[in-house]
Amino acid sequence: MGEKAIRKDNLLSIGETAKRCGVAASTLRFYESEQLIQSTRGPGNQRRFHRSMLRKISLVKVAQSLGLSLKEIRAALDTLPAGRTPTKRDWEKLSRHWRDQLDQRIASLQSLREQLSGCIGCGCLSMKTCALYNPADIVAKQGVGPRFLLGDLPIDG
Amino acid sequence: MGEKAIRKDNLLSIGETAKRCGVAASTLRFYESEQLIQSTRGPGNQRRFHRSMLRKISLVKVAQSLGLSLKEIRAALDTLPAGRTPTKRDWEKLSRHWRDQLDQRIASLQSLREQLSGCIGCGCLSMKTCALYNPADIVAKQGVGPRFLLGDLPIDG
DNA sequence: ATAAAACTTAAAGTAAACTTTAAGTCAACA
DNA sequence: TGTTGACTTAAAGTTTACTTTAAGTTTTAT
Repeated sequence: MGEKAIRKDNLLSIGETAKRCGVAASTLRFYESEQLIQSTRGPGNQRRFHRSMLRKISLVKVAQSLGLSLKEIRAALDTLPAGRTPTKRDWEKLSRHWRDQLDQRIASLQSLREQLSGCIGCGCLSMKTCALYNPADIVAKQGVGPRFLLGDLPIDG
Repeated sequence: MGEKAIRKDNLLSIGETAKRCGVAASTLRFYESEQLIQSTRGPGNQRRFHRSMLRKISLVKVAQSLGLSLKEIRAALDTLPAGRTPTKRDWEKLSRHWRDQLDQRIASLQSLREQLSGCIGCGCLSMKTCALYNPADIVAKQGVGPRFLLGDLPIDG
């Protein structure tokens, strides 16, 4: 009765979808306008999201937490088949790709952590051994800044 | 001769500072307006950055790469002593704090990586075992979304 | 039948982190 | 001594990722 569940046709209203994904309805409208997700329309022109959109929305959030922009995420999602609901293999390909990016990201954060750790112990005030201090000074001759130190996360293409 | 170095008084122009730090001069002006860094003025009202600002700017970039907002970074930098150039101990305290945040961040990315890895192998299409797919569905009863899955990085206070 | 809750649209607003522009001043070098 | 490049300011513009508003329609519940 009071239970608004997925209808027999696997379609959800925008409100239900939003609740289940933990995002605002306005966010879903925005995502749709940005071509990240799709919907059909029900009676009275109301949006209906297929159950499989829940996963797509989750993946958007996952990818965002990796530091990807919506544009990049859309590009990735666009590699999914257009006509049909994505298969296991489709998702696997995406997951694997993002897992690899995640690995890179973790690695660069770990190297940053080591710099920071080293810095804590080092004779920073000597301005000779400290990795955090010196790149700017040392690398000035080559015209490269602390991006070098920060690992240059290749997020923005 | 053509060598524009740090003057005997350890002060650099905004252009030199920008070059050595790998940021735009406009960024430094912006940072100063946001109280992240400080400068004195030289002849003709031009900014002069003390050599020790190089490190502060580097740290801003480090902290940004941890996902901290400029507001949070300013709060952290504000714990540094006002009158004097920060000592080794001052920097140590900040570094240690950020290293700890970095550890948390790495840990949450690693758990995300495991979810993603698990997802690749799991019978996702069954919609019963997949961690990426299900949170939204399962947790709907409790009113919690995929934030749960994503590890809820405690970045924004 | 009616009232509340949920939905629709387009357009404007917001916040963060900068960059760009415009108009002018100053410094460094040949 | 001139002129080029580096600097100054305030204000407006940009991008991303949304949210809010306004005005109206539809669905759901009583």
